[in-house]
Amino acid sequence: MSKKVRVRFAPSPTGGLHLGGVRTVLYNYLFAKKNKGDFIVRIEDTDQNRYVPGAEEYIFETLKWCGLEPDESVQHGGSYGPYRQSERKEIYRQYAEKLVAEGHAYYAFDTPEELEKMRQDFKTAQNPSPQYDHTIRMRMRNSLTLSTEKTKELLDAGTRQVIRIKMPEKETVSFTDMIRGEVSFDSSTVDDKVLLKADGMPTYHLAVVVDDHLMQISHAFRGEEWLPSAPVHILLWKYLFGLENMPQWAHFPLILGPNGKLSKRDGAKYGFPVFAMNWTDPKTGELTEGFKEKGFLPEAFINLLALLGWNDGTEQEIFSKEELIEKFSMERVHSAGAKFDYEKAKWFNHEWIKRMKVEDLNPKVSELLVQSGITITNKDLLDKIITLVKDRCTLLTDFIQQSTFFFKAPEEVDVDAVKPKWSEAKKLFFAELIRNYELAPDWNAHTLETNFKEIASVNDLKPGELMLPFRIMLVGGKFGPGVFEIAELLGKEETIKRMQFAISKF
RNA sequence: GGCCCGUUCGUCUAAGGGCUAGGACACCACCCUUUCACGGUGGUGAUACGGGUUCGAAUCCCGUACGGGCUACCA
Repeated sequence: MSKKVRVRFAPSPTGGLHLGGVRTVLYNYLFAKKNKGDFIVRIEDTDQNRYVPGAEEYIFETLKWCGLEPDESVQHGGSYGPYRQSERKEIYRQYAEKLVAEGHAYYAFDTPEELEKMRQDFKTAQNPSPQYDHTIRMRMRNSLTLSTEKTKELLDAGTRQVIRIKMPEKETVSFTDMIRGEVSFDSSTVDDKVLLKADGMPTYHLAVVVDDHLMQISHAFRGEEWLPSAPVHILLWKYLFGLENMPQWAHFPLILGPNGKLSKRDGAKYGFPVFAMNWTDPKTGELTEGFKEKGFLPEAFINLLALLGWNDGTEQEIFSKEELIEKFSMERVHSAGAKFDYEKAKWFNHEWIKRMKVEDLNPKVSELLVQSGITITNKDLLDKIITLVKDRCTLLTDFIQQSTFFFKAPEEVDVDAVKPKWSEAKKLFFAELIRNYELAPDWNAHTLETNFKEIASVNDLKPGELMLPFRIMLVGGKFGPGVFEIAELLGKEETIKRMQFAISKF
Protein backbone atom coordinates (compact mmCIF):
# COMPACT_ATOMS: atom_id res chain seq x y z
CA MET A 1 0.00 0.00 0.00
CA SER A 2 1.63 3.18 -1.17
CA LYS A 3 1.04 6.46 0.56
CA LYS A 4 -1.02 9.24 -0.85
CA VAL A 5 0.63 11.35 -3.49
CA ARG A 6 1.50 14.78 -2.14
CA VAL A 7 3.72 17.15 -4.05
CA ARG A 8 4.78 20.67 -3.40
CA PHE A 9 5.96 23.76 -5.19
CA ALA A 10 8.17 25.80 -2.94
CA PRO A 11 8.90 29.22 -4.36
CA SER A 12 10.90 31.93 -2.73
CA PRO A 13 8.90 35.16 -2.88
CA THR A 14 11.61 37.32 -4.36
CA GLY A 15 10.06 38.48 -7.61
CA GLY A 16 8.07 37.42 -10.64
CA LEU A 17 7.49 33.82 -11.59
CA HIS A 18 9.20 32.90 -14.80
CA LEU A 19 8.75 30.18 -17.38
CA GLY A 20 10.80 27.59 -15.56
CA GLY A 21 8.99 28.21 -12.31
CA VAL A 22 5.58 27.88 -13.89
CA ARG A 23 6.62 24.70 -15.65
CA THR A 24 7.76 23.27 -12.34
CA VAL A 25 4.34 24.14 -10.93
CA LEU A 26 2.69 22.55 -13.96
CA TYR A 27 4.54 19.26 -13.74
CA ASN A 28 3.86 19.10 -10.01
CA TYR A 29 0.21 19.85 -10.58
CA LEU A 30 -0.19 17.38 -13.43
CA PHE A 31 1.52 14.65 -11.48
CA ALA A 32 -0.64 15.30 -8.43
CA LYS A 33 -3.91 15.39 -10.34
CA LYS A 34 -3.01 12.41 -12.45
CA ASN A 35 -2.43 10.42 -9.29
CA LYS A 36 -5.38 11.82 -7.36
CA GLY A 37 -3.00 13.50 -5.01
CA ASP A 38 -2.54 16.90 -3.39
CA PHE A 39 -0.66 19.86 -4.72
CA ILE A 40 0.80 22.06 -2.02
CA VAL A 41 2.41 25.47 -2.26
CA ARG A 42 4.88 26.29 0.47
CA ILE A 43 6.45 29.70 0.68
CA GLU A 44 10.19 29.50 1.24
CA ASP A 45 10.88 32.88 2.78
CA THR A 46 13.72 31.99 5.10
CA ASP A 47 15.96 34.71 3.74
CA GLN A 48 14.72 37.88 5.33
CA ASN A 49 17.14 39.98 3.31
CA ARG A 50 15.51 38.98 0.09
CA TYR A 51 11.96 39.71 1.10
CA VAL A 52 10.13 41.50 -1.70
CA PRO A 53 6.70 42.96 -0.94
CA GLY A 54 4.01 41.76 -3.28
CA ALA A 55 5.92 38.78 -4.59
CA GLU A 56 3.88 36.23 -2.66
CA GLU A 57 0.57 37.68 -3.82
CA TYR A 58 1.95 37.73 -7.35
CA ILE A 59 2.71 34.01 -7.16
CA PHE A 60 -0.83 33.14 -6.18
CA GLU A 61 -2.34 35.43 -8.79
CA THR A 62 -0.18 33.74 -11.38
CA LEU A 63 -1.27 30.27 -10.32
CA LYS A 64 -4.85 31.41 -10.49
CA TRP A 65 -4.45 32.80 -13.97
CA CYS A 66 -2.79 29.57 -15.10
CA GLY A 67 -5.56 27.49 -13.58
CA LEU A 68 -3.08 25.65 -11.36
CA GLU A 69 -4.51 26.27 -7.95
CA PRO A 70 -3.05 24.50 -4.93
CA ASP A 71 -5.02 22.22 -2.64
CA GLU A 72 -3.07 23.53 0.34
CA SER A 73 -1.22 26.77 0.81
CA VAL A 74 -1.01 29.98 2.76
CA GLN A 75 -4.13 31.12 0.93
CA HIS A 76 -5.96 27.84 0.59
CA GLY A 77 -5.52 26.43 4.06
CA GLY A 78 -4.77 22.81 4.92
CA SER A 79 -3.86 20.69 7.89
CA TYR A 80 -0.08 20.84 7.55
CA GLY A 81 0.43 24.56 8.09
CA PRO A 82 1.75 27.04 8.50
CA TYR A 83 2.75 27.06 4.86
CA ARG A 84 5.15 29.95 5.20
CA GLN A 85 8.56 28.88 6.48
CA SER A 86 9.19 32.11 8.32
CA GLU A 87 6.22 31.15 10.50
CA ARG A 88 7.73 27.75 11.15
CA LYS A 89 11.03 29.11 12.43
CA GLU A 90 10.81 27.41 15.83
CA ILE A 91 10.40 23.99 14.28
CA TYR A 92 13.78 23.75 12.64
CA ARG A 93 16.23 24.31 15.50
CA GLN A 94 15.43 21.07 17.30
CA TYR A 95 16.29 19.05 14.20
CA ALA A 96 19.55 20.89 13.72
CA GLU A 97 20.47 20.30 17.35
CA LYS A 98 19.54 16.69 17.12
CA LEU A 99 22.02 16.39 14.28
CA VAL A 100 24.70 18.05 16.40
CA ALA A 101 23.97 15.73 19.30
CA GLU A 102 24.33 12.73 17.05
CA GLY A 103 27.55 13.95 15.51
CA HIS A 104 26.19 14.72 12.06
CA ALA A 105 26.47 18.47 12.45
CA TYR A 106 28.39 21.04 14.46
CA TYR A 107 28.34 24.63 15.64
CA ALA A 108 30.49 27.06 13.70
CA PHE A 109 31.43 30.46 15.07
CA ASP A 110 33.33 31.84 12.12
CA THR A 111 32.46 35.41 11.27
CA PRO A 112 31.78 36.48 7.72
CA GLU A 113 35.19 38.12 7.72
CA GLU A 114 36.87 34.91 8.80
CA LEU A 115 35.08 33.00 6.09
CA GLU A 116 36.16 35.53 3.52
CA LYS A 117 39.73 35.27 4.76
CA MET A 118 39.59 31.50 4.51
CA ARG A 119 38.42 31.75 0.90
CA GLN A 120 41.25 34.10 0.09
CA ASP A 121 43.91 32.12 1.92
CA PHE A 122 43.06 28.80 0.36
CA LYS A 123 42.33 30.09 -3.08
CA THR A 124 44.66 28.69 -5.72
CA ALA A 125 44.61 28.30 -9.47
CA GLN A 126 43.68 24.67 -8.94
CA ASN A 127 40.97 25.52 -6.49
CA PRO A 128 39.44 28.91 -7.28
CA SER A 129 36.58 28.52 -4.83
CA PRO A 130 37.61 26.78 -1.62
CA GLN A 131 34.80 25.29 0.38
CA TYR A 132 34.13 24.83 4.04
CA ASP A 133 34.63 21.08 3.84
CA HIS A 134 36.40 18.21 5.54
CA THR A 135 39.77 19.44 4.34
CA ILE A 136 39.56 22.72 6.15
CA ARG A 137 36.91 22.45 8.82
CA MET A 138 39.52 21.50 11.38
CA ARG A 139 41.22 24.83 10.80
CA MET A 140 38.12 26.88 11.52
CA ARG A 141 36.41 28.02 14.70
CA ASN A 142 33.77 25.45 15.40
CA SER A 143 32.69 22.89 17.95
CA LEU A 144 34.92 20.35 16.26
CA THR A 145 38.09 22.36 16.89
CA LEU A 146 37.11 24.05 20.12
CA SER A 147 36.93 22.27 23.42
CA THR A 148 33.56 21.28 24.80
CA GLU A 149 33.93 23.89 27.53
CA LYS A 150 34.86 26.64 25.15
CA THR A 151 31.99 25.75 22.87
CA LYS A 152 29.55 25.81 25.74
CA GLU A 153 30.95 29.12 26.88
CA LEU A 154 30.49 30.67 23.46
CA LEU A 155 27.02 29.25 23.17
CA ASP A 156 26.03 30.49 26.59
CA ALA A 157 27.37 33.93 25.79
CA GLY A 158 25.04 34.03 22.82
CA THR A 159 27.85 34.23 20.30
CA ARG A 160 26.58 34.34 16.74
CA GLN A 161 26.82 30.84 15.40
CA VAL A 162 25.52 28.59 12.68
CA ILE A 163 25.01 24.87 12.50
CA ARG A 164 26.74 23.09 9.66
CA ILE A 165 26.28 19.58 8.43
CA LYS A 166 29.37 17.41 8.86
CA MET A 167 29.72 15.71 5.53
CA PRO A 168 31.21 12.24 5.83
CA GLU A 169 34.59 11.81 4.20
CA LYS A 170 34.28 8.61 2.33
CA GLU A 171 30.77 7.78 1.42
CA THR A 172 29.00 7.38 -1.86
CA VAL A 173 25.64 9.06 -1.67
CA SER A 174 23.25 7.98 -4.34
CA PHE A 175 19.56 8.06 -5.13
CA THR A 176 17.27 7.25 -7.99
CA ASP A 177 15.94 10.21 -9.86
CA MET A 178 12.65 9.55 -11.62
CA ILE A 179 13.96 11.23 -14.76
CA ARG A 180 17.68 10.52 -14.69
CA GLY A 181 17.93 7.17 -13.03
CA GLU A 182 20.65 6.57 -10.48
CA VAL A 183 22.76 9.59 -9.61
CA SER A 184 25.64 9.32 -7.21
CA PHE A 185 28.07 11.61 -5.44
CA ASP A 186 31.23 11.29 -3.46
CA SER A 187 30.44 12.86 -0.10
CA SER A 188 33.96 14.19 0.28
CA THR A 189 33.44 16.59 -2.59
CA VAL A 190 30.45 18.24 -0.96
CA ASP A 191 30.98 21.04 1.54
CA ASP A 192 29.61 21.41 5.05
CA LYS A 193 26.51 23.38 4.16
CA VAL A 194 25.01 25.70 6.72
CA LEU A 195 21.80 24.22 8.05
CA LEU A 196 20.74 26.80 10.58
CA LYS A 197 21.72 30.41 10.07
CA ALA A 198 22.90 32.85 12.70
CA ASP A 199 19.50 34.51 12.77
CA GLY A 200 17.93 31.19 13.73
CA MET A 201 16.33 30.63 10.35
CA PRO A 202 17.03 27.41 8.53
CA THR A 203 18.66 27.38 5.14
CA TYR A 204 16.85 25.76 2.25
CA HIS A 205 18.72 22.52 2.89
CA LEU A 206 17.34 21.94 6.34
CA ALA A 207 13.94 23.44 5.70
CA VAL A 208 13.20 21.41 2.60
CA VAL A 209 13.90 18.14 4.35
CA VAL A 210 12.10 18.97 7.55
CA ASP A 211 9.06 20.40 5.82
CA ASP A 212 8.83 17.70 3.22
CA HIS A 213 8.75 15.24 6.06
CA LEU A 214 6.29 17.15 8.22
CA MET A 215 4.03 17.82 5.27
CA GLN A 216 4.24 14.20 4.19
CA ILE A 217 5.47 14.96 0.73
CA SER A 218 5.63 11.78 -1.34
CA HIS A 219 7.40 13.14 -4.43
CA ALA A 220 9.81 16.04 -4.50
CA PHE A 221 10.29 17.78 -7.82
CA ARG A 222 12.50 20.73 -8.58
CA GLY A 223 14.80 22.18 -11.21
CA GLU A 224 18.06 20.59 -12.23
CA GLU A 225 20.00 23.40 -10.57
CA TRP A 226 19.33 21.58 -7.29
CA LEU A 227 21.00 18.37 -8.29
CA PRO A 228 24.43 19.28 -6.84
CA SER A 229 22.98 19.78 -3.36
CA ALA A 230 20.92 16.61 -3.45
CA PRO A 231 23.50 14.61 -1.46
CA VAL A 232 23.06 17.00 1.45
CA HIS A 233 19.32 16.40 1.39
CA ILE A 234 19.71 12.66 1.06
CA LEU A 235 22.02 12.55 4.06
CA LEU A 236 19.69 14.71 6.08
CA TRP A 237 16.86 12.34 5.32
CA LYS A 238 19.01 9.44 6.35
CA TYR A 239 19.98 11.07 9.67
CA LEU A 240 16.63 12.59 10.54
CA PHE A 241 13.75 10.57 9.18
CA GLY A 242 15.11 7.49 7.46
CA LEU A 243 15.80 6.90 3.80
CA GLU A 244 12.78 4.64 3.55
CA ASN A 245 10.56 7.63 4.25
CA MET A 246 12.22 9.93 1.77
CA PRO A 247 10.11 11.21 -1.11
CA GLN A 248 10.98 10.19 -4.62
CA TRP A 249 13.00 12.81 -6.40
CA ALA A 250 12.85 14.19 -9.90
CA HIS A 251 15.00 17.02 -11.19
CA PHE A 252 13.53 18.78 -14.20
CA PRO A 253 15.68 19.89 -17.09
CA LEU A 254 16.36 23.60 -17.24
CA ILE A 255 14.64 25.95 -19.63
CA LEU A 256 17.36 27.74 -21.48
CA GLY A 257 17.48 31.17 -23.05
CA PRO A 258 19.70 32.11 -25.98
CA ASN A 259 22.64 32.06 -23.55
CA GLY A 260 22.17 29.38 -20.95
CA LYS A 261 19.66 29.28 -18.15
CA LEU A 262 16.78 31.58 -18.98
CA SER A 263 16.90 34.83 -17.08
CA LYS A 264 14.49 37.71 -16.90
CA ARG A 265 17.12 39.80 -18.61
CA ASP A 266 16.78 37.64 -21.72
CA GLY A 267 13.23 38.86 -22.16
CA ALA A 268 14.12 42.50 -22.53
CA LYS A 269 17.18 41.58 -24.54
CA TYR A 270 15.52 39.35 -27.10
CA GLY A 271 12.00 40.73 -27.06
CA PHE A 272 9.85 38.05 -25.50
CA PRO A 273 8.16 37.70 -22.13
CA VAL A 274 9.84 35.61 -19.47
CA PHE A 275 7.47 36.06 -16.56
CA ALA A 276 3.94 34.67 -16.51
CA MET A 277 2.43 38.05 -15.72
CA ASN A 278 3.77 41.58 -15.61
CA TRP A 279 6.01 42.17 -12.64
CA THR A 280 7.17 45.53 -11.40
CA ASP A 281 10.08 45.47 -9.02
CA PRO A 282 8.94 47.58 -6.05
CA LYS A 283 12.45 48.83 -5.44
CA THR A 284 13.62 49.81 -8.88
CA GLY A 285 10.25 50.23 -10.54
CA GLU A 286 11.56 48.08 -13.37
CA LEU A 287 8.82 46.30 -15.31
CA THR A 288 9.30 42.78 -16.59
CA GLU A 289 6.76 41.83 -19.20
CA GLY A 290 4.43 38.85 -18.75
CA PHE A 291 2.82 36.36 -21.09
CA LYS A 292 -0.62 37.33 -19.87
CA GLU A 293 -0.31 40.99 -20.77
CA LYS A 294 1.47 40.14 -23.99
CA GLY A 295 -1.74 38.48 -25.13
CA PHE A 296 -1.35 34.80 -24.31
CA LEU A 297 -4.23 32.59 -23.29
CA PRO A 298 -3.54 30.65 -20.10
CA GLU A 299 -4.55 27.47 -21.93
CA ALA A 300 -1.88 28.10 -24.54
CA PHE A 301 0.68 29.10 -21.95
CA ILE A 302 0.36 25.85 -20.01
CA ASN A 303 0.23 23.87 -23.20
CA LEU A 304 3.46 25.25 -24.55
CA LEU A 305 5.17 24.88 -21.19
CA ALA A 306 4.08 21.28 -20.88
CA LEU A 307 5.62 20.46 -24.24
CA LEU A 308 8.90 22.09 -23.30
CA GLY A 309 10.49 18.93 -21.96
CA TRP A 310 7.65 16.49 -22.22
CA ASN A 311 5.54 14.80 -24.91
CA ASP A 312 3.06 11.97 -24.86
CA GLY A 313 4.83 9.89 -27.49
CA THR A 314 2.37 10.69 -30.23
CA GLU A 315 2.41 13.60 -32.62
CA GLN A 316 -0.25 15.51 -30.73
CA GLU A 317 0.86 18.95 -29.65
CA ILE A 318 -2.30 20.73 -28.59
CA PHE A 319 -3.49 19.56 -25.20
CA SER A 320 -6.10 20.90 -22.84
CA LYS A 321 -5.35 20.85 -19.15
CA GLU A 322 -7.58 17.81 -18.74
CA GLU A 323 -5.74 15.95 -21.48
CA LEU A 324 -2.42 16.85 -19.92
CA ILE A 325 -3.56 15.47 -16.58
CA GLU A 326 -4.66 12.29 -18.25
CA LYS A 327 -1.53 11.78 -20.32
CA PHE A 328 1.28 13.20 -18.23
CA SER A 329 3.95 10.87 -16.98
CA MET A 330 7.23 11.63 -15.32
CA GLU A 331 8.96 8.92 -17.32
CA ARG A 332 8.40 10.87 -20.49
CA VAL A 333 9.98 14.05 -19.17
CA HIS A 334 13.27 14.74 -20.93
CA SER A 335 16.56 14.85 -19.21
CA ALA A 336 18.11 17.46 -21.47
CA GLY A 337 17.53 21.18 -21.15
CA ALA A 338 15.26 22.89 -23.65
CA LYS A 339 15.88 26.20 -25.33
CA PHE A 340 12.81 28.39 -25.28
CA ASP A 341 11.53 29.28 -28.75
CA TYR A 342 9.23 32.30 -28.78
CA GLU A 343 8.07 31.67 -32.34
CA LYS A 344 6.75 28.29 -31.38
CA ALA A 345 5.17 29.77 -28.27
CA LYS A 346 3.23 32.18 -30.45
CA TRP A 347 2.16 29.32 -32.67
CA PHE A 348 0.60 27.56 -29.67
CA ASN A 349 -1.32 30.70 -28.80
CA HIS A 350 -2.52 31.13 -32.36
CA GLU A 351 -3.76 27.55 -32.41
CA TRP A 352 -5.64 28.11 -29.18
CA ILE A 353 -7.23 31.30 -30.42
CA LYS A 354 -8.33 29.56 -33.61
CA ARG A 355 -9.86 26.70 -31.67
CA MET A 356 -11.40 28.64 -28.86
CA LYS A 357 -15.13 29.20 -28.91
CA VAL A 358 -16.22 32.71 -29.82
CA GLU A 359 -18.26 32.98 -26.67
CA ASP A 360 -15.17 32.27 -24.58
CA LEU A 361 -13.09 34.73 -26.53
CA ASN A 362 -15.70 37.48 -26.35
CA PRO A 363 -15.13 38.66 -22.76
CA LYS A 364 -11.37 38.66 -23.20
CA VAL A 365 -11.47 40.61 -26.44
CA SER A 366 -14.12 42.89 -25.05
CA GLU A 367 -11.94 43.78 -22.09
CA LEU A 368 -9.02 44.51 -24.36
CA LEU A 369 -11.06 46.76 -26.63
CA VAL A 370 -12.57 48.63 -23.73
CA GLN A 371 -9.06 49.21 -22.43
CA SER A 372 -8.12 50.74 -25.73
CA GLY A 373 -11.01 53.15 -25.53
CA ILE A 374 -13.73 51.43 -27.48
CA THR A 375 -17.28 51.20 -26.22
CA ILE A 376 -18.93 47.86 -26.83
CA THR A 377 -22.70 48.03 -26.84
CA ASN A 378 -23.53 45.01 -28.91
CA LYS A 379 -22.20 41.65 -27.79
CA ASP A 380 -23.55 39.86 -30.86
CA LEU A 381 -21.76 42.23 -33.15
CA LEU A 382 -18.51 41.52 -31.33
CA ASP A 383 -19.18 37.80 -31.71
CA LYS A 384 -19.46 38.27 -35.46
CA ILE A 385 -16.30 40.33 -35.58
CA ILE A 386 -14.36 37.75 -33.57
CA THR A 387 -15.53 34.99 -35.88
CA LEU A 388 -14.29 37.00 -38.82
CA VAL A 389 -10.86 37.95 -37.47
CA LYS A 390 -9.75 35.26 -35.03
CA ASP A 391 -7.80 33.30 -37.63
CA ARG A 392 -5.50 36.23 -38.13
CA CYS A 393 -4.79 36.89 -34.46
CA THR A 394 -1.73 35.26 -32.99
CA LEU A 395 -1.90 37.17 -29.75
CA LEU A 396 -5.02 38.39 -27.99
CA THR A 397 -3.74 41.91 -28.42
CA ASP A 398 -3.90 41.47 -32.20
CA PHE A 399 -7.66 41.74 -31.87
CA ILE A 400 -7.25 45.43 -31.21
CA GLN A 401 -5.84 46.21 -34.62
CA GLN A 402 -8.05 43.65 -36.32
CA SER A 403 -11.31 44.98 -34.96
CA THR A 404 -10.97 48.62 -33.98
CA PHE A 405 -12.08 49.81 -37.43
CA PHE A 406 -15.41 48.10 -36.95
CA PHE A 407 -16.14 50.50 -34.13
CA LYS A 408 -14.69 53.72 -35.39
CA ALA A 409 -13.65 55.12 -38.70
CA PRO A 410 -9.91 54.86 -39.31
CA GLU A 411 -8.06 57.90 -38.09
CA GLU A 412 -5.49 57.48 -40.79
CA VAL A 413 -6.22 56.32 -44.29
CA ASP A 414 -3.39 54.81 -46.27
CA VAL A 415 -3.87 57.06 -49.29
CA ASP A 416 -0.48 56.17 -50.70
CA ALA A 417 -1.65 52.62 -51.29
CA VAL A 418 -4.32 53.91 -53.63
CA LYS A 419 -3.20 57.20 -55.13
CA PRO A 420 -0.65 55.97 -57.68
CA LYS A 421 -3.24 53.83 -59.42
CA TRP A 422 -6.20 56.07 -58.84
CA SER A 423 -8.06 57.26 -61.94
CA GLU A 424 -11.09 59.20 -63.07
CA ALA A 425 -12.72 55.94 -64.16
CA LYS A 426 -12.33 54.48 -60.68
CA LYS A 427 -13.69 57.61 -59.14
CA LEU A 428 -16.78 57.35 -61.34
CA PHE A 429 -17.11 53.68 -60.42
CA PHE A 430 -17.21 54.42 -56.73
CA ALA A 431 -19.67 57.24 -57.26
CA GLU A 432 -21.95 54.80 -59.00
CA LEU A 433 -21.32 52.18 -56.35
CA ILE A 434 -22.38 54.60 -53.65
CA ARG A 435 -25.63 55.33 -55.49
CA ASN A 436 -26.22 51.63 -55.90
CA TYR A 437 -25.50 50.83 -52.26
CA GLU A 438 -27.74 53.64 -51.09
CA LEU A 439 -30.63 51.91 -52.79
CA ALA A 440 -29.65 48.35 -51.85
CA PRO A 441 -32.61 46.59 -50.24
CA ASP A 442 -30.57 43.75 -48.77
CA TRP A 443 -27.45 44.80 -46.92
CA ASN A 444 -25.38 41.63 -46.89
CA ALA A 445 -21.93 40.67 -48.05
CA HIS A 446 -23.15 38.53 -50.91
CA THR A 447 -25.32 41.08 -52.69
CA LEU A 448 -22.82 43.80 -51.96
CA GLU A 449 -20.17 41.77 -53.76
CA THR A 450 -22.48 40.89 -56.65
CA ASN A 451 -23.42 44.49 -57.24
CA PHE A 452 -19.82 45.56 -56.91
CA LYS A 453 -18.72 43.15 -59.62
CA GLU A 454 -21.59 43.95 -61.92
CA ILE A 455 -20.90 47.64 -61.87
CA ALA A 456 -17.21 46.99 -62.39
CA SER A 457 -17.98 44.83 -65.35
CA VAL A 458 -20.32 47.42 -66.91
CA ASN A 459 -17.61 50.01 -66.56
CA ASP A 460 -15.03 47.67 -68.01
CA LEU A 461 -12.93 47.68 -64.84
CA LYS A 462 -11.27 44.75 -63.10
CA PRO A 463 -12.83 44.10 -59.68
CA GLY A 464 -9.42 43.26 -58.30
CA GLU A 465 -8.13 46.75 -58.89
CA LEU A 466 -11.12 48.20 -57.13
CA MET A 467 -11.19 46.04 -54.05
CA LEU A 468 -8.03 47.42 -52.53
CA PRO A 469 -9.27 51.02 -52.73
CA PHE A 470 -12.57 49.87 -51.26
CA ARG A 471 -10.73 48.20 -48.40
CA ILE A 472 -8.65 51.27 -47.74
CA MET A 473 -11.81 53.33 -47.58
CA LEU A 474 -13.40 51.11 -44.97
CA VAL A 475 -10.42 49.88 -42.99
CA GLY A 476 -7.79 52.51 -43.56
CA GLY A 477 -5.07 49.99 -44.41
CA LYS A 478 -4.21 46.75 -46.14
CA PHE A 479 -5.49 44.33 -43.54
CA GLY A 480 -8.58 42.76 -42.12
CA PRO A 481 -11.04 40.08 -43.25
CA GLY A 482 -13.03 40.02 -46.49
CA VAL A 483 -14.00 43.53 -47.45
CA PHE A 484 -17.67 42.77 -48.17
CA GLU A 485 -18.04 41.10 -44.80
CA ILE A 486 -16.65 44.24 -43.28
CA ALA A 487 -19.15 46.37 -45.18
CA GLU A 488 -21.98 44.15 -44.06
CA LEU A 489 -21.09 44.53 -40.39
CA LEU A 490 -20.43 48.23 -40.76
CA GLY A 491 -23.93 48.80 -42.12
CA LYS A 492 -25.14 50.91 -44.98
CA GLU A 493 -24.84 54.31 -43.43
CA GLU A 494 -21.32 53.89 -42.05
CA THR A 495 -20.01 52.19 -45.17
CA ILE A 496 -21.19 54.97 -47.44
CA LYS A 497 -19.97 57.61 -45.06
CA ARG A 498 -16.47 56.15 -45.08
CA MET A 499 -16.49 55.81 -48.85
CA GLN A 500 -17.47 59.41 -49.38
CA PHE A 501 -14.92 60.63 -46.89
CA ALA A 502 -12.05 58.65 -48.38
CA ILE A 503 -12.81 59.44 -52.01
CA SER A 504 -12.30 63.09 -51.31
CA LYS A 505 -8.74 62.26 -50.24
CA PHE A 506 -7.63 60.26 -53.25
C1' G B 1 39.61 24.45 -11.21
C1' G B 2 36.27 20.64 -8.78
C1' C B 3 31.57 18.06 -8.77
C1' C B 4 27.01 16.85 -11.27
C1' C B 5 23.77 16.65 -15.55
C1' G B 6 23.30 16.56 -20.65
C1' U B 7 24.32 15.97 -26.45
C1' U B 8 18.91 13.59 -33.02
C1' C B 9 17.27 19.05 -38.42
C1' G B 10 18.32 26.48 -36.59
C1' U B 11 14.41 25.34 -32.33
C1' C B 12 10.95 21.68 -29.59
C1' U B 13 11.02 16.59 -30.24
C1' A B 14 9.71 10.87 -32.13
C1' A B 15 12.25 6.43 -33.00
C1' G B 16 13.92 2.94 -25.92
C1' G B 17 19.29 -2.85 -31.48
C1' G B 18 16.95 -3.70 -37.48
C1' C B 19 16.50 2.40 -40.73
C1' U B 20 14.07 6.02 -46.83
C1' A B 21 15.94 8.66 -39.09
C1' G B 22 9.14 10.62 -38.35
C1' G B 23 6.36 15.15 -36.69
C1' A B 24 5.90 20.38 -35.23
C1' C B 25 7.78 25.66 -35.25
C1' A B 26 10.66 28.73 -38.36
C1' C B 27 12.32 29.24 -43.50
C1' C B 28 11.63 28.59 -49.06
C1' A B 29 8.39 27.33 -53.38
C1' C B 30 3.65 26.47 -55.40
C1' C B 31 -1.91 26.24 -54.91
C1' C B 32 -6.17 28.80 -52.72
C1' U B 33 -7.17 34.10 -51.91
C1' U B 34 -6.99 39.91 -56.73
C1' U B 35 -5.45 42.91 -48.49
C1' C B 36 -3.43 40.03 -44.63
C1' A B 37 -4.26 35.55 -42.67
C1' C B 38 -6.45 30.45 -42.48
C1' G B 39 -6.06 26.11 -45.33
C1' G B 40 -3.52 22.66 -48.93
C1' U B 41 0.91 20.53 -51.50
C1' G B 42 6.08 20.12 -51.79
C1' G B 43 11.19 21.41 -50.35
C1' U B 44 15.89 22.67 -47.56
C1' G B 45 17.59 20.62 -42.97
C1' A B 46 19.92 16.28 -37.72
C1' U B 47 21.85 11.31 -34.89
C1' A B 48 29.06 15.89 -31.92
C1' C B 49 33.69 12.84 -32.64
C1' G B 50 36.59 8.26 -31.81
C1' G B 51 36.73 3.47 -30.13
C1' G B 52 34.34 -0.89 -28.72
C1' U B 53 29.87 -4.81 -27.93
C1' U B 54 26.66 -6.99 -31.93
C1' C B 55 24.89 -10.34 -37.84
C1' G B 56 23.12 -5.30 -37.10
C1' A B 57 23.69 1.02 -32.96
C1' A B 58 20.79 7.34 -33.04
C1' U B 59 19.63 3.47 -29.50
C1' C B 60 24.29 -0.42 -25.03
C1' C B 61 29.66 0.50 -22.91
C1' C B 62 34.27 3.54 -22.70
C1' G B 63 36.97 7.87 -24.00
C1' U B 64 37.20 12.82 -26.14
C1' A B 65 34.90 17.27 -27.42
C1' C B 66 31.15 20.58 -26.66
C1' G B 67 26.96 22.63 -23.82
C1' G B 68 24.62 23.53 -19.16
C1' G B 69 24.16 23.68 -13.82
C1' C B 70 26.31 24.04 -8.93
C1' U B 71 30.44 25.63 -6.15
C1' A B 72 26.77 31.91 -0.21
C1' C B 73 24.77 32.25 6.91
C1' C B 74 20.19 32.82 -1.64
C1' A B 75 16.66 29.83 -2.91
